[in-house]
Amino acid sequence: MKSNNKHVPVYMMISSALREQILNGSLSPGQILPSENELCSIYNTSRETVRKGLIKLEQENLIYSLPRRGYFVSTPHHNKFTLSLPEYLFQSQNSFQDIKIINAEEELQKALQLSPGQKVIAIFCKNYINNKVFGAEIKYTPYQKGIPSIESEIDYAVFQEAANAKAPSFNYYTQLRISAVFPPEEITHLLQCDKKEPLLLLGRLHISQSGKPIGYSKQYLLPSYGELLGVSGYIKNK
Amino acid sequence: MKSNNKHVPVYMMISSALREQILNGSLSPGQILPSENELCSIYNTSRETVRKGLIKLEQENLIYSLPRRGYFVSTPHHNKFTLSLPEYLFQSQNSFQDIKIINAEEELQKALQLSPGQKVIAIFCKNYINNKVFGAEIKYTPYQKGIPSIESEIDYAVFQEAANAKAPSFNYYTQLRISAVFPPEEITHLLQCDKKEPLLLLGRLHISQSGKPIGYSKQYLLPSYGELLGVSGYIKNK
DNA sequence: AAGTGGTCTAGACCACTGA
DNA sequence: CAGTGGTCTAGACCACTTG
Repeated sequence: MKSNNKHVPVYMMISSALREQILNGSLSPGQILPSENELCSIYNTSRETVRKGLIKLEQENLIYSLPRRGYFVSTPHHNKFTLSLPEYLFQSQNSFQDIKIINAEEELQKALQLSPGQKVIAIFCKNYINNKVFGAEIKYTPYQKGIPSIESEIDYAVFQEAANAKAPSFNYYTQLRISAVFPPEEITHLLQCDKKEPLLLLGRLHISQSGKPIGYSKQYLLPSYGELLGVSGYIKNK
Repeated sequence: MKSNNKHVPVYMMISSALREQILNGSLSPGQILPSENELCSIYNTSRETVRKGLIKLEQENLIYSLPRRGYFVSTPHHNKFTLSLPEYLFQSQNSFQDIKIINAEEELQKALQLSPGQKVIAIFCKNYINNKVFGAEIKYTPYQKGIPSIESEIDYAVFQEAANAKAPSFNYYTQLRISAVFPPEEITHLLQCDKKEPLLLLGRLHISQSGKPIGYSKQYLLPSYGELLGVSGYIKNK
């Protein structure tokens, strides 16, 4: 079976048809799908073409295969979300406020896997968007005497977003921790906000592919901006 | 080229080799990859096998293809996270506390796309894990006289997790909103917590594949439990 | 005109599962 | 032992981009 006039590939027709049945429930989670050979007959096409359609659904997490047994409808998980941090967190201007070399508290020591007594550079920034403050951030980097210079650290911290845009990299990934907190003293100063105001705290730990922690940051978001959005489950029309 | 003795498929060897180069930076974001035919020569294999390897990397968001131009290394995004809600949010016991039929405030009206004046059923639950309270939840469902009965609504609300496990479904997806708040009066009662304690608020809107809002819930998490974890970027060894 | 990726075919062998 | 999914091949045609 060649693709039809509308230029819809056969394997797309197969995956669409099966997807429709899964979404409307005529194929239920756990249920087995027709075998590859059966689908070959149904759609009058070759096995590789059928497989392409099935692999597509596999990538969408709608089905999974058990080798030599068959393909089965997945069980949806409604506890995994894709969280997109709002753009302003990345397009923001950062104004450098302060820099300190400090002893890391325990949490930080663990996160950055510091040797005992090793100090960290703490850089304090205010986050602006459209000349309005929406949060403050403290970035921590392990301190190693001389390298790199504090000046370059400041540059990096202040212009990190720009640097990211210029030299994006697969060298590291990021772990995120979200919690609700009262701002610590140093943050209320920066933000000129109430000590007793609930802020969203984003803790980000950057880890290189080799497993080495690169840096840690704590970002406090004011309530008016502090809302994060995510989605879970299958969404049509991707 | 047949697969080698260790039963590593050829297409896996191709994707692994390219992946390694992308992760260690010898292939940079934006850079073009060797063409399919060139890879055929390099690995002495057929085009479909090469394509399988490339498609694998495409699925990992490490590369993308521009038809009739070539394959290119992706630009990593460090603002999209995969957020896994902690298991206790799903394995928890819910104790039914109260049920009311109320007029929806504006936010709720919009979210559930209510007709003017339409009421909603509000169900109040306390969330336990190991006999300890970690949060409280209010579930809202549009109220339509008689159907379904309030009793079944209660059952559904209290045993929703169990119901999910028994009858999981691709029929709907969920939008999530995360913010930091002070608990409203009705929650401080339930949780016996301080009015001035920052809580994580998870707002969840369930939407059917047809686009119709099914239900909305607000879950307040106590600080000791209220931490959400996510990751972004490419992570080796998946 | 040569090269590219996208789609498709009709075979093949393998290791394993389940009746 | 028949059927399954996993891998692989050596072709083919297409629509399009690039030099």
